[in-house]
Formats: sequence, structure tokens, C-alpha cells
Amino acid sequence: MQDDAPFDLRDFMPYLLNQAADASSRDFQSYYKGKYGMLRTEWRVLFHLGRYGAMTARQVCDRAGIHKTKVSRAVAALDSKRFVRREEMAHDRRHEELHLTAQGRSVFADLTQEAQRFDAAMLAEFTETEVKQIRAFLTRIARL
Amino acid sequence: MQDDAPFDLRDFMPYLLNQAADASSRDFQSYYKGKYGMLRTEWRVLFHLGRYGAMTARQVCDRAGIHKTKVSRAVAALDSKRFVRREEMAHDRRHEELHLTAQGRSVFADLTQEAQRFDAAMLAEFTETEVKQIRAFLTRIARL
DNA sequence: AGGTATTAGTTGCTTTTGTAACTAACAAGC
DNA sequence: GCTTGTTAGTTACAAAAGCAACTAATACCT
Repeated sequence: MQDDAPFDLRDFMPYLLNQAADASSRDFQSYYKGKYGMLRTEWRVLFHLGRYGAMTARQVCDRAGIHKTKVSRAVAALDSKRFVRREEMAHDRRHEELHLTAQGRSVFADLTQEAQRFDAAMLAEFTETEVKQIRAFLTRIARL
Repeated sequence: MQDDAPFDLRDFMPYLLNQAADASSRDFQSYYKGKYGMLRTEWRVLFHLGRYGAMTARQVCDRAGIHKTKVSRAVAALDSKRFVRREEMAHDRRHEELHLTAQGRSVFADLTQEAQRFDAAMLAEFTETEVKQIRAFLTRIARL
């Protein structure tokens, strides 16, 4: 193709975003996978419970925007690792409230700290204004 | 370092990047999937061949940073769709040069145009300066 | 009350990805 | 020329994601 302004993949925002997302996740992912054998969805569910308190699987789905089958399997995994405990709710036996165990809380604390460390390291080379702009941009793209 | 500024997922750059990447890819992905039954790797391989000319699978791997098994499968798929044609190289029968067929070229043209349209639409709400900063930021994160 | 519709959550099956082992062709050293 | 090593590409198997059907409990409607 011999266009005037040939379109390069690096000019394509979804491509750039995906590459950046992959690169930025890699190290952190290998941390929680290596240390706790956790998957990404498990980390997200754990995070939500640790950060916002006990809630049902449905609430995790809504808050985190993850499909219920993924949450269901993540909870099963976290349960078998004893990071999460299920508590059946009396008034409606369909629901079960998910609580972090003591171990779960300590994993949450560790991962959160590590996440903050990663984040700080990644953003260290940018000014505060830049970071603010980036966040605004990404949030808008993601329509969060 | 703790509860003073509670850490939110939206403050975590890998999360933000992933959400933005997913959101930005969704529509374009459903376009090439719906219209041509293509997968992401197939689109990328097709793009490389269309944009940079015929090359071997290995060269696609290197240029695009995709693992050879993924490329191998993508090429097989593109071949069976008759978007790509394999040409064995005389001096070394291990290599085969990949060429777009006429059909492949027209799909490439369509997808490239569509990609540019998507990109323009996505970036329309940002100033040129902002876009430049974003690109610089993402490129740096992705270490391209 | 009794049938229908919803909602929470799980399970099964299919598609896609990731990893590692494998084949085939060539190159190099002895 | 034969053994060893490399490189291109494929295949086989395992992990994970996506989607749809399913179970169980409750709500709604007449």
C-alpha cells in the first residue's frame, strides 16, 4: 500500500492500548500467580472484597463488571485456597455473602501493597500533570 | 502508606489500561469478526502483510511480537479463507513467503479504512496535544 | 394456592490461548 | 559423510475464557 500517510499499527489506539496494558500487567500478574497461584479474576474478586467489604457474588459482578461464570469460578478457587468464606444469608438462601478470611485479608494486604509499588514505579517517570491527563483519558475511553 | 489514601482499582494503571484496551477494541473486533470471521491475531498478521509487504512467518513474528504458534494458526486460518497465499522459497525450503491474495488485499483495505475511522472517532474528543501525549505515554509503557 | 417469571449461582461444552515437544530442512565441525 | 546444532514451522496437550443450558430459591400474578 503506497498511501500518502500510510497507517501504521502503532498509530492505532486499540493496538497501543493493548500493548501497553499487556506490558503493564505482566510483572504484577507473575507476582500473584507465582506467589499465590492466583488468576487475574481471582485477584480482582479478592480486591473488591478487601477494599469494599463483604458482598454477594452478584454484587461483585456488578461492581467489577465481570461475568458471573468467571466470578463463580474465581470464588470457588479462592474458597479452596481458604482466602474467602461463604456465608449463606438467612432471608434468601440463594444469596451467599462472601467474606475474606484472615489469610485472605493478609493476601489482600500484600497484593495491594505490591500493586501500589508497581503503580508508583510505572508512573515515576511521568509528571503529576501527565499522570492526571492519562488517567482522565483512560477513564473516558474505558467509560468507567 | 495505608488507609489514609485507600487504594482504588481505578487508581491502578494496569487495570485502567486493560479496561480502556478492552473497551477500545470491542467494536472493531466485532467488525472484523462479524464480517470476515477473523480473530485478532489474524487481523494483525493480515495487517502486517498488507502494510509491509510479503514476508515469512518468522518475520511476522519478529515485527509484530507475536509467538510463532499463534502466527502459524493465524496463517492457516487466513490461508483457508484464501486471504493469504504461501510461496515456498527455492533456496531454503524451510521458509515460505506469505503473500496477500487479491481478496486478502481488499479485506486489508477495508479493515484499514475501518480502523482509521474507529481511531479518528475515538480521538475526536481530544486535542492534538493530548493525543500526542497519550501516544508517547502508551508507547513508553509498552516499550515499543 | 398454583403456575409463571426472575434471580443467584453452577456446570458443561466449545473456542481460544499458552507451552512444550516434535518434524523437516539446512549448517557446521570433525 | 555423519553427528551435532539451529532455524522455520506445525502439532498435541493443558489452561483459561466465553457462552448457553441448567438447578434452586424466591417473587409475582391471577
